[in-house]
Amino acid sequence: MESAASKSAQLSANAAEVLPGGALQAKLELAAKEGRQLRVKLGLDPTAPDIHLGHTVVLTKLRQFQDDGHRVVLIVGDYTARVGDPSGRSETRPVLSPEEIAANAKSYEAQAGRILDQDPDRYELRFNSEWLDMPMTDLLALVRTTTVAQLLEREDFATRFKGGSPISVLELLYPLMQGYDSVAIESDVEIGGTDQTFNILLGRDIQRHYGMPEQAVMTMPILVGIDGAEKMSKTKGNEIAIEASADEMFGRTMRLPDQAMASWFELLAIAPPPEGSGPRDQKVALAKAIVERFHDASAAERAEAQFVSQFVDHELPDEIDSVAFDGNDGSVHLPMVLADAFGISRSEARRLVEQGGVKLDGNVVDSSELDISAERLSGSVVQIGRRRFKRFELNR
RNA sequence: GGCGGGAUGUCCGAGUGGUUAAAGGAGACGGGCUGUAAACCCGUUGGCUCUGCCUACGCAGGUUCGAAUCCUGCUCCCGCCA
Repeated sequence: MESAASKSAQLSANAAEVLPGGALQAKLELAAKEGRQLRVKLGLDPTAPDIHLGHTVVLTKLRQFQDDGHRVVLIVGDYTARVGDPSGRSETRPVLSPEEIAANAKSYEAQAGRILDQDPDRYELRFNSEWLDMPMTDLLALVRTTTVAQLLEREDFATRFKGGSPISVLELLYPLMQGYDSVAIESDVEIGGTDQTFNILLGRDIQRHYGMPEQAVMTMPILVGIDGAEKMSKTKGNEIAIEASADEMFGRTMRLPDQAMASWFELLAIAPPPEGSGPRDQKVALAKAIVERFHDASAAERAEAQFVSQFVDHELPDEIDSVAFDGNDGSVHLPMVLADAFGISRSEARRLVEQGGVKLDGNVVDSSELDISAERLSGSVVQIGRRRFKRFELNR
């Protein structure tokens, strides 16, 4: 059997930090000695309906622990989502309705299951409403563990406090709730993004106050979104959802700035291509590997072919959604049908035409052609910019 | 409870009675270049029945020929004092 030291090193390979130093190794040794699994915790707040590549960084790490025989405890933060994690935020989060949270929690559960080993011996799924919906007495006991000064040490709170931005007490409570999760499930190790460092460390203090051994902390670097700059998130629109189609995954990956490629290879644990290949080929390799992971190899091949045909050879995509339009008087006002079909305003549609950004069957629409005959539009493909297509069919 | 400061378009942020749909920046979008990358250049960025009209500067009223800009009340945020 491998030593705890080498296991620890392997598991820490692409992690940002393991705190305190040597804690993971100590946990592994203890588990080996006691002949038990480690309880490895990850909390996810269901604030959006889909899991994206950013989430998979930590989920993949959990999978590694499972593959070593440990038990992952995935906490769906249905209760904490009602508070909203203030980590890294410059303002208070909007609150989600219980219905949204419930729906998101359900899809998180299903999507996380695509990455984790579902063997009940290695996988435990918990909702934190189970223990966080506590009586006031218990809450007071929890709150007693932490001081305001401790909380204000956190950078985002400190910044907001100095800058005069509001910080609600609810938000101050968030790290305590997350810490209590660790108490409730008796975690040995908690994994999270580097933006979770404070919260996870506070979890140790809280565990100690409850007379429990303190968890080891492992943080993973944050995956940047396809803008190559900011943390991947749905709100910023720079995400790749794991449920996305093969073409979308491929295409969006190709838009990733070159300098972000290396971090994607590393954090997504994808073997980098051979030395000497050009940046474009590397990106293609990356895109194919991602599609392959969430679809399959043949889908990756098809996505690449589709990409080349559409963007290199400027062919129309294989599949174009059709939209019906009404043209009872024989002629249609283009901005109106474009607005309906593409979900933009008529003014915006008009501007796009004026800027030469709209093509009808491959020909740029001139701004003098705002009204065109229904017959001409019917059956035609309208393209806006480089990647928005719709086929128009006349309602008879 | 008292005193003072603040709330502007997707975001940040100018603007203190009249060419202000509102400077500037970011972001986004369209065009050029290209490897649908980055960088760079040009343009657009409230809505609409578009040489014009409507709606907009926290909310509700008021003064004025005319207000984001002045007055009153309200809501929320920040600070100091108690």
